[in-house]
Amino acid sequence: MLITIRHLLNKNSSSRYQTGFIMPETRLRFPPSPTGYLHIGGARTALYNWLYAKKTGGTLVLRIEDTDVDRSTRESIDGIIDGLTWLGISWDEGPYFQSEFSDDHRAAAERLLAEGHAYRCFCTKEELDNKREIALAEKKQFGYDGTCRNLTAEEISSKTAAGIPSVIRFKVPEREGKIGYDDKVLGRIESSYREIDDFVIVRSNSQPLYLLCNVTDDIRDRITHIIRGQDHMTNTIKQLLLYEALSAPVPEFAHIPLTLDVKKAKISKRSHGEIVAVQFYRDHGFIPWALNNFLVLLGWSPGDDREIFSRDELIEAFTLERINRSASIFNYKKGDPKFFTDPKAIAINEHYLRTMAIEELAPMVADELRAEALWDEAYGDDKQQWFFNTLGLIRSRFHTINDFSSMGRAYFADDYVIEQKPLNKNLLKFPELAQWLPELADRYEASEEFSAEETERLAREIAESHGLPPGVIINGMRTVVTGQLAGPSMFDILLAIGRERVVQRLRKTPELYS
RNA sequence: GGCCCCAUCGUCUAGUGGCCUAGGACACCGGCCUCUCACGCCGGUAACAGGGGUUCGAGUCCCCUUGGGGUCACCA
Repeated sequence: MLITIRHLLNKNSSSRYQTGFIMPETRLRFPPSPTGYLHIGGARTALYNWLYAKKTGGTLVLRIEDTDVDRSTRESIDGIIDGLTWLGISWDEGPYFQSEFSDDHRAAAERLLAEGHAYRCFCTKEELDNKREIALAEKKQFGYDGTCRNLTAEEISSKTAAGIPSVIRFKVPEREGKIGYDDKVLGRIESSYREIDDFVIVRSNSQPLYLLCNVTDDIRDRITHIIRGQDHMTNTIKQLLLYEALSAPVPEFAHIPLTLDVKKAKISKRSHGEIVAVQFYRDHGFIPWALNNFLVLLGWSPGDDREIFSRDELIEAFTLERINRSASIFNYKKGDPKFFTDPKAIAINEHYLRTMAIEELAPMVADELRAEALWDEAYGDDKQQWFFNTLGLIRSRFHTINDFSSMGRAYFADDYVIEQKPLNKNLLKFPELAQWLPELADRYEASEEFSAEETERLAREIAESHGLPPGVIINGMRTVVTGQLAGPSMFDILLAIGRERVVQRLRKTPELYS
């Protein structure tokens, strides 16, 4: 396939490029290591890769980098896949498991060894740790000192024969000057050859290491663009050497800024816990696309004032060149009672919650109601219109999908909680309501029609007859009927809850005074 | 510590030498609306890290300082 495309390009490349009939295929990858759940930094990296793949009509490969068997777990793999699926970040190939390609990795190592790009190193970890410590104490540079770099063939075979374990190190070319690449977001990045240590590519137990595996897999998977965090920048320089030694074409690199916490520390699962886990947002009632929309803005902007994007709009607007260079801060303050996560994330979620089509919102709310045993099959059937109307009525005050089952409980069940604050303020303060509200219930039951106009008229009438401001009746009623201090227009609520239940609830008012 | 990257309101950001009296969003504060609370609408507070250059002119280019981050594993 690749050969065919290359053949076509070579054959008639200039004219085809100019007319744009054939664009080179773009292939991207998201290669998480399954050592924990998917966190928002990883999700953002995946998002950027996905967006670029979509934008260029390319392919996104999901590759699980599980070569560190001690730390990789099945739950973690599942968690990552669930997280991506929930976010709607789809991949076109994979998941591949890096551990299944160890033959490729070993072959690459053998080749490097055979071609003189790598050598066996018999230094023990202890020796190296010591040297590093001394260098650190003397404030000198602490790279590998090249002890085994020029061992003779005899020395190597005698050490091997003696059963001394060895690792394989890459032999960084002795060259003057610099090696570098043009980063799509950072520009030209260079490093002197002499700054680069001879890094280990295969462990003494013959397990190839990340730098090699990653490059080998990217070559095999024909990856053309690598979008990853800036923490990989120094790896990139070393990997460039690997591409060269393996005589493979070097992909484009785009190093995206890291996301830091409010103290400017790199966010991590270990130090931040579940707040940085994608799972957390699912559990807290986030709309998947809203989280994507928030995440994409953490380090990228379209260049104009737009901040809310549909999937297609975002794919259209997204470019590597507009990714920021500087780290962004995930603005989460632990223990803030008002904001359980970054306020902007919540604001974007709220935006979607109240502007998206009810038909799209409804399934998410339905899932939540099912989980809380509040779902009635009729909501999807002959009560669907009622269900949609009710969501439309109550959603503007909500922050997450979960609020529909908590703050919105009174619309779907009779066992809602009467909150203390409105109870004191709107009910207990007016003992007369224990009588007037049941009285209003009688009028509602007897009235010819149960419309917003009529219920309001009757409520105002009763208030007037007892010399009360209408607000007292209305808010008392709100407390009894919904249990809450605030909500939609009271008479809309009445219609949503229905005459029968309203009457029932109002009649129980005296119980609240005990 | 070496090497590398970065630096505009509290946060996310626009800004690619004159359109900047630095714009938008979130958050915050005020107002309108109102049966409550939201939504919505209107308005407000709030930033170019510091110092040198270059230039007629610098948030924008260069240098230095400072600050922050990354990385220096037989982890990925």
